[in-house]
Amino acid sequence: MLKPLTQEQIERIIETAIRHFADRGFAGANINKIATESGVSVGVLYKYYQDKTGLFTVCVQQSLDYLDAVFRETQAAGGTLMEMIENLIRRSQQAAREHPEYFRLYHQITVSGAPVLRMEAEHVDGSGSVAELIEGRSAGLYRQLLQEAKDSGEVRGDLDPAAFAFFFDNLMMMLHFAYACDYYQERFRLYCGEDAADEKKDEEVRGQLMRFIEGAFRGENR
Amino acid sequence: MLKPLTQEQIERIIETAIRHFADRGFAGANINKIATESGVSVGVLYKYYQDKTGLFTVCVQQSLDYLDAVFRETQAAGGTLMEMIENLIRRSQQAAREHPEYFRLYHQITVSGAPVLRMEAEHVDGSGSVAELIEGRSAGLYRQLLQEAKDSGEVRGDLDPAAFAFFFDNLMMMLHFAYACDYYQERFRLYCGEDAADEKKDEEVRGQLMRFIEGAFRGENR
Amino acid sequence: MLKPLTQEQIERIIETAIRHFADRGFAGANINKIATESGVSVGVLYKYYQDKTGLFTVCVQQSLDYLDAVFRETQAAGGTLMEMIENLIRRSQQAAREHPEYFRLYHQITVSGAPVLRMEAEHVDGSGSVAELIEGRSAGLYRQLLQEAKDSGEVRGDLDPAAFAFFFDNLMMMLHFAYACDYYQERFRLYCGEDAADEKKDEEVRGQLMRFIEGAFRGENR
Amino acid sequence: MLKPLTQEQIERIIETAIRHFADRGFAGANINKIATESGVSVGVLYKYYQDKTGLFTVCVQQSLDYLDAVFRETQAAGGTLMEMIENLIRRSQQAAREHPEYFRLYHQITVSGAPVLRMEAEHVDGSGSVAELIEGRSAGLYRQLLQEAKDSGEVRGDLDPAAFAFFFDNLMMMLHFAYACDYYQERFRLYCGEDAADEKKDEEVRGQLMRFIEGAFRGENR
DNA sequence: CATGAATGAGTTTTCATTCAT
DNA sequence: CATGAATGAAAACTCATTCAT
Repeated sequence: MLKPLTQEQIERIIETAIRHFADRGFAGANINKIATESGVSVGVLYKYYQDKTGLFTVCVQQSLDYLDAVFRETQAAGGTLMEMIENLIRRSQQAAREHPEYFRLYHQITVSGAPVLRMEAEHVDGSGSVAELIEGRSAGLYRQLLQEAKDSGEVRGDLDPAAFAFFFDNLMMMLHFAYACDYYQERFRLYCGEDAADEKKDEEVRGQLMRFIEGAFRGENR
Repeated sequence: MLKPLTQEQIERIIETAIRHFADRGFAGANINKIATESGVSVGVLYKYYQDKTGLFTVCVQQSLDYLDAVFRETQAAGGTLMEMIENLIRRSQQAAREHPEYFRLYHQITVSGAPVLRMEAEHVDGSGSVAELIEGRSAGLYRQLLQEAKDSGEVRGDLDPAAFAFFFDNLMMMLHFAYACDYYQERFRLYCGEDAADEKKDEEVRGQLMRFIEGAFRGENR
Repeated sequence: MLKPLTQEQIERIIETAIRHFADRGFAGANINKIATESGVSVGVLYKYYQDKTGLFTVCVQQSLDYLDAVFRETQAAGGTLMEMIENLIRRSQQAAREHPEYFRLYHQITVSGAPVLRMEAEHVDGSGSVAELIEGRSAGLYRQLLQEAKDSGEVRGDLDPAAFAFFFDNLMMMLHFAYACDYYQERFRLYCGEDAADEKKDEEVRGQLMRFIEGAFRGENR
Repeated sequence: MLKPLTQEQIERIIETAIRHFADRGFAGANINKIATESGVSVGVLYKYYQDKTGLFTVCVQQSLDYLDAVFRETQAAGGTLMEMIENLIRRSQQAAREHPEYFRLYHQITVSGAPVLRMEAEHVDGSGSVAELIEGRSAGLYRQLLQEAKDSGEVRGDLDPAAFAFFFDNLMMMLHFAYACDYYQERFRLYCGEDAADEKKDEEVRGQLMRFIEGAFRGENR
């Protein structure tokens, strides 16, 4: 009789693997340790995942799904551009605190030397670059929202929606890392004080970031 | 006796090592390959550098020195806050195009799993965290410049110099990566078009980023 | 799964390792050769033993266990002091001929430069020095037997049990080496003739040594 | 012009090398460190000594010369057998304390795995074994002295001069090691007390050993 | 089929010896 | 010739992957 892995076991494997990959990088992680710590044999790992890269890919996918869900929820909540942004920042702060490992793993794939991910595009509509798969949705949405806001006069008329979407996403990304990744957190504290990353300061940080973005988007000559 | 390594050879070793570490990360780089590709024996590497981490540290130091030099030159050029920023962006674009490997290596040390660097602090005046050693100077300077600009009314009165300095530096960092690191460059192109990272677009990108930052700093209610 | 190493294979590994360590010393032995000669892969050695020192320690322990067993059997056989000594000499001759590698390995640990053994003391009642772990039992016993013999008048009244126990054990140790270690055996032959170490001379050697020890213990003025 | 090594330099090399070989064994010693610590280049080491084994051989020779000198001086001092023995023990204690490295190095060559020494026999009169070269003189002398003592009735009539010479030399050897080699010294202390190897106890130890040997040699039925 | 022990290529590091200067 | 930097074979150890049970 087949005794496939239970959902729980799979979750445990992925959870463990994400932690290891996030903390040590692809090259630094150890398949055997992941198996042992997951409570399964290496054998099943190789039954379920082609190889180390395959497992890594699944981990990345799960992490990105989480990040994407946060993003979609925020998007679904709707509101004005600025409301959505504030919402996004708030959810990001929560999410990065709750599941730093997902953000750390995301950070790992931005590093040269990470294996070429074997991700299947949901919509094979582009160059197929990894970045496109991962960032495609938010890139499109941000650009669109900014275009609409520009058309409606909510934001300055001289902004380039593409560039501003990019700069905005950069700020979001760095915020994620500031809450989830060691080096960026140290840096965050260096700039903003030892307690910068503490939960009690979230609102203040959010407020400043909103002010920064709002200024950037509205400009001086609305 | 055998001729000691010429300055050129040493440079070649470091150059090769920087490239390998930048491209594959610390764990993924291979000392033997670095030696072979540098045209020296492994033994030499271990004569000149304590071990893999020692070589890595030297590479990082050289990269950071370069980044620091760019920063200092810009600082030395002086000008108003906005002039300095524009200058900084321009130099960053040039530098990242000229020596992407330095920026890539810098990116590698922000990753979990990188070895603990054996760096000597020039001014041992702080916690001694790696981030402090690397980012300390710019953090201090940005904050100070913003404070002065705030006092003189050049920027909005309701900004927190520390937070805004942090956001600003985040934008700078991401700009560096956008020009130097594969993943970030793909993402840059995704947001801003296939030719986004081309030299001929530098001015345009710089212009948009200046607009973004200027808006953020000046705000609506100067 | 693959069949774990059989008891036989493990014994073969240890046997091979003991031979290599005994013949070449710790630094001179080669883990890869031990693996090959044992008919297993290096990986196995590192699965079963932490590292080279760990394997060495196990080998030493097995050797000492054997030596200890010989000692205990003799002790268990009982008899007068002189009977026990004769017994001990006889068993030593047999044992050193049967398993010279154990005695050679014992000799290796007396050499400077041998690794610090990771031995667990059965009775952690002393300084914990390696010598104490290894020699503690016999030191105690010899001293006690001599004390009793002194009290009963079986040996001279002016002997120091501790010192005489030490001298006696020195003679035993050198006898072991004379039968097991190349250099000592050559020396033995040099002193006592080419056939000194041959089995047919065992009785004669034993007789002379008994006479030597008996004279030493009894002295002239019982 | 030739600039041969000065006598001083040679002495320094050998002294350093003896220390290294004595402490780490042949395999564990490092030629480059010996050169550096001696203040000469590796080049001259290889000019003066064929290879590592060659240097080791010279070190051994010098150590043995010292040991031999101690022995000869004692022999030259003359006296009765027992006087000579007491003298020998006393000198051994002094010598082992003054130059433990010579005794330690001597111990190293008794270990399997030491390289085959390239020693030149002064008198090529025997099998040419290393032991013979090293121990030949004392073996001969002890046997002869015992024979004479036996003939003169100074020692028991039923002793075999060869065997008794061997046992006696074993005691001497172990005494040397007890003062010079770590393991043997620990063992010495274990048997005879923490201060056993201290200078202030030398006389007492010597006394007991004399009593032991005298008893052994004289026996009960002179 | 799941297991997990074994495998062995690959990696870091050392060090005896060489040889260009 | 002396130098001592360079060499590179060799050794310890790791770990992704396989496969007998």
